[in-house]
Amino acid sequence: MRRLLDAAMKAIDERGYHATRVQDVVDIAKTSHGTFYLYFSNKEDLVRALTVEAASEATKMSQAMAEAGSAVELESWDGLRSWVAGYSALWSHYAPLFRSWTDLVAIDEGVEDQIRRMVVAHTDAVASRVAASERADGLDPQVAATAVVAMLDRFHFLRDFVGSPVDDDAIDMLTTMIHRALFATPG
Amino acid sequence: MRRLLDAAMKAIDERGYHATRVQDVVDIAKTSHGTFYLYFSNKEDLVRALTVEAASEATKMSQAMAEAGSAVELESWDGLRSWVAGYSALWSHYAPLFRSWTDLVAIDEGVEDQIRRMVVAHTDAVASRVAASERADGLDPQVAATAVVAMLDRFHFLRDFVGSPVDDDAIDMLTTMIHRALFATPG
Amino acid sequence: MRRLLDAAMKAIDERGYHATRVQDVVDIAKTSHGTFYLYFSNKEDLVRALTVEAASEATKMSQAMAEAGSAVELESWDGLRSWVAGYSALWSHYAPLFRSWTDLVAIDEGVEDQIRRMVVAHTDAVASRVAASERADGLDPQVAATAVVAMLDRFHFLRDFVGSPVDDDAIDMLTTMIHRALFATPG
Amino acid sequence: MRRLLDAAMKAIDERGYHATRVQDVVDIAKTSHGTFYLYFSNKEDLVRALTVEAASEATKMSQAMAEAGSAVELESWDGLRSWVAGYSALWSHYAPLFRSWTDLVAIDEGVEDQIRRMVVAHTDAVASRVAASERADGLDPQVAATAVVAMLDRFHFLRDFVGSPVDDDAIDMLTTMIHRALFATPG
DNA sequence: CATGAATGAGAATTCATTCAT
DNA sequence: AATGAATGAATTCTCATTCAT
Repeated sequence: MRRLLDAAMKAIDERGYHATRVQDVVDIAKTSHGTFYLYFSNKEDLVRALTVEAASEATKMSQAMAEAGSAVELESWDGLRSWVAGYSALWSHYAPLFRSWTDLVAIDEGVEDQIRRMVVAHTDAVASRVAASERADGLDPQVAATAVVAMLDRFHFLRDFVGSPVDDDAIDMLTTMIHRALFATPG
Repeated sequence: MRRLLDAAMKAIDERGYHATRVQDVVDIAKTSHGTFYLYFSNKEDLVRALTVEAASEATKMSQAMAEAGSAVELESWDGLRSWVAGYSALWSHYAPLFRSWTDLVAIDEGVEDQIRRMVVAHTDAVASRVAASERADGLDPQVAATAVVAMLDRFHFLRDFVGSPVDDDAIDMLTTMIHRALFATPG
Repeated sequence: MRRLLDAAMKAIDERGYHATRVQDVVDIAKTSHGTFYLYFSNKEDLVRALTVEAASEATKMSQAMAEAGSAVELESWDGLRSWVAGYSALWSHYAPLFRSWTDLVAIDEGVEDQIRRMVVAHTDAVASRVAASERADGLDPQVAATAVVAMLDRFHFLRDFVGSPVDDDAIDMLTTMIHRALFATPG
Repeated sequence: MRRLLDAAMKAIDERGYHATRVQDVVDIAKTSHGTFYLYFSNKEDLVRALTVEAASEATKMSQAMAEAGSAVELESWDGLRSWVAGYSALWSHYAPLFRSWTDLVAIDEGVEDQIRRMVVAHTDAVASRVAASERADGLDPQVAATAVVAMLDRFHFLRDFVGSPVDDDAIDMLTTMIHRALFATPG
C-alpha cells in the first residue's frame, strides 16, 4: 500500500494526475491491477489518500507553530523565515500534489475537502499572527494571509515551472518580501 | 469559430478542462462534431487557440505598460494599483484558463509555450521596474517579480476557490502588500 | 438499432443472456462497440428494449382476445386452441427471452416490470374468462390462470430443452388438458 | 463442505446465481477463498454438487412412488395430492436452484445432465402412471407428463415471483386441475 | 460548408483462481 | 488443513476523430 502511494506520487510527478493511468502506478509499484483495487476502490480513492496525508502534514505544521509560541515568531524575520522554510520543505515533499492541486479539487468532494483543509491550515496560521500583530494594522488578516499563502504556493510552482529550485537565497528573499508586506512601515 | 472558442471557455469554466468533452463544446456552440473538426484539428488545438489569445492579451498589457512610461508607475502606489487592477481584470476574463493552467501545461508543448509566454510577459514587466527602482535594492528583480506574479495569480485562484470575488478592497490591499514587499523600508 | 436488437436475440439464443458479451452482439450485427453504446446506454438497456417489445406483443395479444368476444372463446375447445396456438407462436418468436425470463427478472427493475407486465397480460386474460365461466366454479380464477400460464410457458421450455418442437399435435393436447383442467366435469 | 453448500444455497437465494461471487459464499460460510478451492475445483463444481443433491432427491421421490404401489395413486385425487405436495416441498427446499435452473443449464454439461436427470425423474414417474391409466386415453403419456411437470414447476415460480407462497389451498387446486387434465371425462 | 452516425483504441474495474505461509 | 494477499484475463464503457451524405 505504501508502495502504491509512493508509486502514485512518482507517476503523478512524471505525467500529471490526468495522464496517470492505473497501469502506470502499478508498473512503478511492480504490482498488478488486482492489487491496486485491493487497497483502493478506485483512482480517486488513491488521490484522496495522498491528499489526506498532505493535509495532515500541513495541519501538523501549523499546529506545531501554534503551540510553539506567540505572534513574535512571524513578526521577527527569523521566525518568519523558519515558517517559510517549513512551508517550502512541505511543498517540495508533496510537489506532485501541490503542483496540481488546482486540478485535483475537481476530482471529487473528498479530495476538495482535504485540499481546503490544507489551505485553511496555512491561512489560519498566518491570519492569527497577523491579527495579533500591532504592526500589521490596516490589513484584513484573512485577506493578507491568503495573499501570503498564494505567494508561497505559486512561487514554488513558478520556480518549478522554469526549472529553478527554491534555494536558501530564494527563501531569504521570500521571507523579506512577506515580512515587508505584512509588517513594514510604508516607506 | 468564435462561437466555438466562447463555448469552450464556458464549458471549461463549468466542468474544468479534463471533464470537458468535444460534445459539451459543440452542444454549447449549437453546432456539430464535424464543424468542430473543420476549425480545429483536435481538442488540443482548441486549447492552444485559447491560450494564444490569453497570452496575447497579457503581452499587450505589459507592452502597454512599457510604452506608457517609467519605473515610477509601479513605484507609486497608484501606478502599481492600476497594474494590479489590469492583471485582475485579465485573470477574471480568462478565469477558466488561469484557474487551471497547471493542468493545461501538460497538454502539449504548444500550450506550454503560450503559458510560459504569458508568465514571462508579466514577470519581465515587473522585473524591469524593480531593477530600475532604487528603493528595491537587495531584491533580485527576477525572483521578486516571480513572487509578485505568484501572489497575484494564486490570490485570485484562492479567492475564487473560497467563493469570494476579488473586489476593489482586495485589490487595494494586494497593491499595498506588493508595494511594501517591493519598495518599503524595512520597519 | 433493429440490427442490434435482432443480433442480441440471436446471441442470447445461442449463448444465454449471461454468457452474451457486448462483443458477441456487435459481431453478429456487424457493427462496432461504439455504435452499440450509441443506441443503448448499456447491456441492461438492450434487454429492457427487448422485453418491452415482447411485453407489448403479449399485451396486444390479450387485448385482441378481450375485444374479440366473450368467455365462450376459451370455454369452447376451438376458441381455447386458437389462444394456445397464439401463445405458442409468441413463445417461439421470442424464445430466447421466454426461455430465460426467469433470469432476466434479476437484471434490474425495468426488466422485471416488463416481464411482470407480460405475465399479468396473460394471466388476467385467462382469469377473466375463468371468472365468467359457469362451468369453472370451484376454481380461484387468478390461481387457475397462473397454473395455466405456468403450464404453457414451461411446457414450451421443456420441449425446447429436450429438443422436441411444439407442433400442432402438442398444441392439441395442451388445449385438451387445459380445457379439462378448467372446465371438465370431474369424472 | 456442508457449510459451503448451504452458504452457496443461501447466497444464490439472495442474489441469484450470476450475481453470487465466491466471496459471498465464503463470507456466509465464514471461511476463506483457499478453503473453497480445497473442496471444489471451481465455481461450477459447487453448483454441480448442489444439482446432484437436488436431482438425487427428485429421483428418490419418484422411486419411492414407484415402490409404493400402483397407478391408483395418481388416479385417485388423494394419491395425486400427496405427490403434488411432495413436489412442492422439494421445490421449496431447493427453491434457489429450481427458480433459476433455466440459467444453470447453461453453466456446463455436468450441471445440465443433473437437471435433465431431475426433469426425467419427474416426467417418467408421471408418464408411467398415465400410460397405465385407462381413463387417460387419448393423451400421449410423455407429452402429458411434461405438461404436468411444467405446470407444477412454473406455478411455483410464478407464485414466488408475485410473492404469494404455495399454500395448502393452492396445492388442492393444482391437484384438482391436474387430476381433471389427466383423468376427467370431458364435460 | 455543415452534419452526425459510426468507429475503435484505450482505460477502469471485477473476480475466479493460485500459492506461499 | 486453512488462509487471504496477489494475480491478470476478461469485460464494459467512453470519447476523440473520421467521413459519407
